[in-house]
Amino acid sequence: MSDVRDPCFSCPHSVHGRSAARTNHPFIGPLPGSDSPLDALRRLVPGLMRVLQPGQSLATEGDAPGEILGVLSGLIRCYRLTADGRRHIGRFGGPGTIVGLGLLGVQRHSADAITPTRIVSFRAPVVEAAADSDPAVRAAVMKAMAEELNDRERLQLRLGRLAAEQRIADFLLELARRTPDGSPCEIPMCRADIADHLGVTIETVSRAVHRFERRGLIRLDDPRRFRILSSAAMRAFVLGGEQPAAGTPCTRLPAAQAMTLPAPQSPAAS
Amino acid sequence: MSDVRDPCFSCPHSVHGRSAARTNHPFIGPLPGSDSPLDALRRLVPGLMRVLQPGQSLATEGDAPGEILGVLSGLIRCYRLTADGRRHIGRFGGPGTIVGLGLLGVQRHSADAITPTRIVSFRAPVVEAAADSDPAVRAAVMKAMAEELNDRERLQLRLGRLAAEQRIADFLLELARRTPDGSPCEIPMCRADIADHLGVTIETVSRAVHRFERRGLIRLDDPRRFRILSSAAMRAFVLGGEQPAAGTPCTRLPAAQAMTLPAPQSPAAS
DNA sequence: CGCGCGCTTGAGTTAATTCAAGTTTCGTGG
DNA sequence: CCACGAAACTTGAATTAACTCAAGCGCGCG
Repeated sequence: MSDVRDPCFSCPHSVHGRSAARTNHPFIGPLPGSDSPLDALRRLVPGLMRVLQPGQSLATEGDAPGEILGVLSGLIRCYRLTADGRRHIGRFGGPGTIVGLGLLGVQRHSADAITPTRIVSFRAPVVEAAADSDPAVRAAVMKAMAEELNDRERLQLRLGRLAAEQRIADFLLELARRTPDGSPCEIPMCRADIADHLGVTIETVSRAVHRFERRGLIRLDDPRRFRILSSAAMRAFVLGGEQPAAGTPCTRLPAAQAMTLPAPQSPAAS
Repeated sequence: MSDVRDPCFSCPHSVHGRSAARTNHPFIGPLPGSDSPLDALRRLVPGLMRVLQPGQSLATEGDAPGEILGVLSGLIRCYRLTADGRRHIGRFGGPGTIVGLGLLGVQRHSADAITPTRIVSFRAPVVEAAADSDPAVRAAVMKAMAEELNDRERLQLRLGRLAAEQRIADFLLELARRTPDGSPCEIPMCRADIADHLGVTIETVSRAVHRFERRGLIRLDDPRRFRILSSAAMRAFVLGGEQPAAGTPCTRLPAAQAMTLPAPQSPAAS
């Protein structure tokens, strides 16, 4: 089914023509290795492969959800548009990401490719039928939904409780999830995509990144490549460890209960 | 199992001692009537009933997720705290809401009661086993997860793309989902809860609500009761139909594609 | 009766936006 | 091969939405 060889399972990113060189893979999507729900689905349910070029659409908001899509390689963005033309990118989807689960009647968002992307599509009724008869399919679907639920909750938290700069720091941490401190990590999407994902402007993204560099938190090799110098300091910053500054509203409770963001690391496989 | 009679399935709200009088039920939670996943679960899986007083805790972040909870009546809030004491209320849960589905290892958030609340708790392994053997349980669990996914996505969108005032307007619309224009609708939680849910301050909530009143969008009978005078105008406002003002960043595309928020109405049962 | 809590309102401050250049890179066509 | 133009990104200056701080009000409870 796949005549396109996988030089690298998780990402053939070649943003802008710059080859990914020796840059570490950016986050996006579930951690590979651990048998992902998408892998399971591919084994158990027949699907079709497709290759998309940057900008090509996978799904359109409002459509009847006929298919469930899995990202094999590359990167997509899932977004909504408002009447007045604003865009919100709900999430990015890298290898392993499944789109279209749990739809209630209509497609919740549009999606298109950012980089050249290979996807599998499963017909929704087929997946449903398979899930009904095969416990393994069921498990995969449940796990995928659970992961998305986790992700969504984290994203909601990020938008709801973090100031602009903190959101951006958190996002960089997420990008560099699998990249050790000091190693370069590629930023596979443009500033506008980041801005629309985090609910800020491109200028704010740019300024924040450069401010992080000046503060010694990161190093920016070029606009699309950075290194986290101290993920610990970065995390501390996200959690408000320092700046009592404004911009972050919300009730301040007695403080210092248990928590902290369960760290941008996805719960791996759980 | 239920020796506590249901005077009204959906809400015995009596915020602050003020009885709900003839106020319409505020949103919160799935629309009743349509057979809800929680109803199905109650029929199919044994569970325990409990009654909680305002402030009592249902779950604590970080705990092992041993049980799945369903709200029968009343109102809860699900939240996280940061190291520096800020709180984010991920969602409110009214009758029909299920908490604890799809957990991957740990409880994602704490939850406590806002009003006196009756809940059922199911042991997670029991639900899982039942889901494995009974297609009806399975369907209920899947549907509940799908609904939460939908909700989460809407909430994320609200936080990510809407300006403070619009978030508040959207929230009021959600509250008054089942209340016809011109009829009073109760606000079952305090300003601080609203603020922590929407990522703004209590002052901003208060000011926005009063500004809406001055603009003729709503009427505020008392701090905990309002009427939407024109939900159409309100919705237009949320979607940025008017104010091109600042505060709402994000790329402005050519504008006016298909969409608009699929309206704060939940997709009913789908 | 008075304290406390929840809510409102005003004034000043600030984070983040808008507007406006300016730079660099990359692709295209002469 | 170089020039030009577009796109992506950066940076500065002015503006503003939303925050913080600070009262002040009203109501319910002890």
